[in-house]
Amino acid sequence: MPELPEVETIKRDLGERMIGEKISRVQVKDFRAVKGSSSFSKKVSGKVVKGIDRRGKLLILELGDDAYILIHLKMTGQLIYCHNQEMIAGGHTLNKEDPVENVGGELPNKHTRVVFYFLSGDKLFFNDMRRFGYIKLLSGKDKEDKLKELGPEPLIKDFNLKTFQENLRKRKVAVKKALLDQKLVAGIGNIYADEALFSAGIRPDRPAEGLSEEEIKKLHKSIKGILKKGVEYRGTTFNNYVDGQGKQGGFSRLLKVYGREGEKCPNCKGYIKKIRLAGRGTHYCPECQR
DNA sequence: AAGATTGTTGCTTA
DNA sequence: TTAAGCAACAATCT
Repeated sequence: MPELPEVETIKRDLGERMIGEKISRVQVKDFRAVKGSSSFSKKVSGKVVKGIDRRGKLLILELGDDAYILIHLKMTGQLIYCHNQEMIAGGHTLNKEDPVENVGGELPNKHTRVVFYFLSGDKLFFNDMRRFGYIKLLSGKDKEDKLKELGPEPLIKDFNLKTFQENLRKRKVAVKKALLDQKLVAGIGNIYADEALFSAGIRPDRPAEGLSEEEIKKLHKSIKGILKKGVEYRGTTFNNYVDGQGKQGGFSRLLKVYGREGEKCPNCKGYIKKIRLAGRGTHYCPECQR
């Protein structure tokens, strides 16, 4: 599930390789993957990728002429860039047991929804098993309007402690649910929400409004720390995520609670418990999260 | 073989 | 009026 660190990793991978490339054509294999797109290929063909950006979990390709492509990977989306003569790798569903190197498979595969062809012969594959993700072409203004719906970016100054505190104070919902709300902070999903709360020592089901000033401060710091580490390790591969080269993320083995139901807590004598909260699988240690 | 998996939206309910 | 709650969506795995 691509969250901020995964999307950031993809952004960096693609940025290095794709900026300056001219799109020659786009093959839309599944029309549902491209929102409002009868003439998507026509509109973007001939344009050069001028820049690539990320906001929350959204990826933004800048094409010039006031044209921007927004990409949301949702649950199972993948973006894999292949150089002209490069061996095609990546793109299949991973098992936990798979060694990191064991990522292979031909592209396109049966989950490939869109293929961008570049003048250089390079290709960009958009794969999405569950078909939740989307690609959308927008004007600069429409793009800005869309981005305005998102809360602050947690890894830059944007993420103000005071505002964070004020927003949490206003909410009666469980703190985990608040963290998943993209208007509060952009980019946190189920995995990093659980990890940040563990790091802060706060139970996920605590009402947000009931957190002390000190706890909020700690949570604020934990969010930044966990996300930063996630980026550092190139994201978490749990099910489907792969980076821009089709490789798994390295943060998976550093997860302390997510997916570790029944295992011993890394901090204390407790055991990791799993509950259902805000409709999501939620992992925490009942001993050291209070 | 039903239930779990999750990000976001849009509808309903309070 | 605003917020909170929840179904819906999609395909695959256990």
